[in-house]
Amino acid sequence: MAAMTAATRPDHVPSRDWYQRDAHDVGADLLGAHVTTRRPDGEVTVRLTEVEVYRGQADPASHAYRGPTARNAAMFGEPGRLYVYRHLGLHHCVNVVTGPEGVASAVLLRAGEVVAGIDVAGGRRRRAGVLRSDVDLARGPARLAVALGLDLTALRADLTDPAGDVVVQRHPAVPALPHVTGPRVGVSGEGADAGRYPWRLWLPDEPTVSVYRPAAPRRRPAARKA
DNA sequence: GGTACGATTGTCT
DNA sequence: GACAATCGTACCT
Repeated sequence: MAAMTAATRPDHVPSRDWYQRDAHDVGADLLGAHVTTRRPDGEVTVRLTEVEVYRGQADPASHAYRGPTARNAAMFGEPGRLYVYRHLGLHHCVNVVTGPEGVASAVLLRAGEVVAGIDVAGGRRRRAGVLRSDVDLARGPARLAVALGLDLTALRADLTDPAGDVVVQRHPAVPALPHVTGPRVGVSGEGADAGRYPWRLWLPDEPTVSVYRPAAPRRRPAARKA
């Protein structure tokens, strides 16, 4: 087992070209990879166990489906950087930008296992709410963001800089791990079609993989007074 | 200028 | 299993 202090190995940090591939390939290769964040309150490393692929303007479920906007601009930018957004005014979700610049594909980091900095991640999670167990530390995209200490300040963070605040590490010789695919979580409308968009990827038999939940039922419009 | 809604989570029943 | 929390963004008038 490596020392808990995540000493970055530059030769294990994928290059920008590595991210400039199809989002599905990058997503599959990210499973089992380590993400290390260096924040003022500490350093945390997570081993990714679950991701989702979003294909920009070709994907009805993607934020970029309707073209570039102020919010999703990072997705159209350089691959190998982070696209972070706030969801429901409550949570943050973290994506890795993939594909060539100008193509808004991305991989949503959904869940992982905290392998270093458990105390730091646990402290963040306790501050943010309830923490039931270590398995819950980074199970779910918003929880993962909290555990890693990522918010909008990490937007466009460069993952290819071994000395950066957010670094992805992956052994260059290891092929993609065996994984399972299925429908994406919480995606409604056309993009929820599991047959056409089985773009959730996870490692089998991992307790940190989030529970599948269909898209939240649409809130019934309040009855209007006649 | 107004409004509907969301790549989620935690709590309550 | 159902629902509230909570606010920025996108879309409509």
